[in-house]
Order: sequence, then structure tokens, then C-alpha cells
Amino acid sequence: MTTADDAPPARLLELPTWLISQTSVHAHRLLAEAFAEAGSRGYHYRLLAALVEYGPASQATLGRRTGIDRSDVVAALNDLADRDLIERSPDPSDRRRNIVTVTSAGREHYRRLDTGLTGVQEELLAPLSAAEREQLVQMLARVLEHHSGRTPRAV
Amino acid sequence: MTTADDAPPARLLELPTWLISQTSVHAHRLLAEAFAEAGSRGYHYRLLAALVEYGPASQATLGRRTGIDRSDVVAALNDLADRDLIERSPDPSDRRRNIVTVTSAGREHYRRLDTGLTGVQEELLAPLSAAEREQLVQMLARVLEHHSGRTPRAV
DNA sequence: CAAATTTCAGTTCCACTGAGATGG
DNA sequence: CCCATCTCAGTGAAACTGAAATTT
Repeated sequence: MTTADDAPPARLLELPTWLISQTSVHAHRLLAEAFAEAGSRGYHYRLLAALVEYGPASQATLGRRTGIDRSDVVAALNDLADRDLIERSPDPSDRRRNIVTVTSAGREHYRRLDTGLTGVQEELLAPLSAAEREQLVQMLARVLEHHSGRTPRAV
Repeated sequence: MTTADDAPPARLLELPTWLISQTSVHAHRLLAEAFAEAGSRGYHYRLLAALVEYGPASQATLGRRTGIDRSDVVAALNDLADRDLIERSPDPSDRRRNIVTVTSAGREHYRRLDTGLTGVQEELLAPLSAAEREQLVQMLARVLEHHSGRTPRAV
């Protein structure tokens, strides 16, 4: 081998999209490990977070808030319901809707997941100072804001 | 609805992992569109970039350089070979190996993909100034460097 | 023998599409 | 009639696992 066997092409290293997506891969791995310990996945955490923060909501609303597709919301809520972490009940004022409520076991589960999450942030951004982390967050938030005059897939 | 129907939980908005992964989702969409116009996917671009930059290499080396799993390297190279963008030939000095070479059609295809990619960077980071983009790139590079005392899945 | 390479078959997570049934 | 909601079935990219065959 004339060159390091594991050095990525220089072209990739200068591309923001590559850096972001590779960082996201690392984040996903750390997240998956943390969630797996509690027997959950990203979708479960996102849905619980939306429920804990905003209270009961319809499935369509949950999908819009979490950026999860309507189809995937159904499947993830099925998982959560099987474990009694959420409950579905019909909306009396609009019979198309299910009103989804987080149970107290669900709240507890959410707190466990959230604690793990906090640790993952620290682990991922270890080499950055507090000021830098703040800058990073601000910049990414602006980028997302810019691309979400309309939300991701809620076009 | 008591609250905006599409506002993500505040907890998510302050998590770096969420911001990174959502930004990555946007990047992926833009990338997929740009690549699809040339009938390719991310794996194809990465492999071509490694070949153009470093010259012929074995499949295992390509996998390490691009961060693509050995299994997926096989499949993606099959695609590229079907379109005559790369060629495989046995390594005379180590008969376990295939030496992969990019064809001139492959180089041309790479240049087309790369041009599209440049446009995507601009589109994704539109709201950031040049100085900010530089900062972002530097910070993410440091994060990746930190987590790659060993490369992603090449543990 | 152990280790590396290529390949195949299969899994998981995440994002998404299409269509049907019900109801507003 | 049109639109929203929930559900089911399925697709596809990306990362990954396990195991077999060959060679070093």
C-alpha cells in the first residue's frame, strides 16, 4: 500500500455533508447503544418526549412534531402500547383520531432514556469546549430553521 | 391543539445529537436527489472518490478508506462494474485480492457526481457565512478525529 | 494453525410511498 | 366531493452480522 490503508479521500474530508453525515453515524451508534440498554429506539424516545412535553395528542400531530412518518408512528406506538408506556383512546370530538397519552410507566421510561441521552451528548462532543458546543448548536439550528420554512417530510 | 402542531419538543432542539441527525437527514435528501440524477448513490460516489484519489486498490482497502462495510463494497462495486465504471482484476501478488481500477468512463462519472455535490454544500449551508462554514467544518473534523483513533466500524 | 479477503445471505433502523377504510 | 386520520403493506438506502471458501 502506498498510502495509509484507512485514510478517507481528502475530497470527502472537506465536504460539510460528509462531516455531518459521518458525525451523525457516530451519534447514531452511541444513541443506539444507550437506547438498546432500555430496549428502545430513537422513534420511541422522540414520541415519548413529545408526549411528556406537550401532553396527549393525536397520532398525526405526534408525527408532525417528531418528524416521524405517519406510518412509522403507528408501528412505534404499537411497540410502546404493548409495553404499557402509552395508551390510545378515541377522540370524542373527532372520531377519526386516537388520543395518545403517556402512562406513568412511560414517563419513567422516558426519564431513563433521557438520562442516557445526556451522557451521549457529552461523549460525542468531548473534544469541544462549552463555547464551541454552543456555537455548533446555534449554527445547526439556523441551518435547520432555514430548511424548515417547511418541516422535513411534512411537505 | 393548545400548541403549534408541528413544533418539535424543546428537549430535542437543545440536543446536539438531534440537530446533527436532522441536518444529516436534510443533507441526505439533497444528496440523494443530486446522485439520483446521475443514477447513483452515496456508496458509488465514495468508492469512485477513493479510486480517483488513491488509484487502484483492493476491495478491503476501499472499504476501510470509505467507511463502507465489506459486504456493501461488493454490492456497490458490482453496480459500478455492470456500468463499466470500474474493473476488477486478480492481484498476482496475493491471490485473495481483487485489484479495483476506475475506468475513464468512471472518472467522467465521478466528475459529474462531484459537480452536483458542490452545489449541495452551498444549498445545505446557505444561511451560514463563509467563516461560519469554516468553523463548522473544523469543529466536526475535530469530533470525528477524536472518535477515530479508530475508524467507524473498523474496530 | 491463525489471519485476511471476497462473497452471499440475512438483519435492523430510519425515511418514505401507496392504498384502503372511516369520518369531518 | 374533498380532505384528514389511522392503518397496513411494501420499498429502499445505509450500516451491520455471520458464515463459507480461498489463500497467506
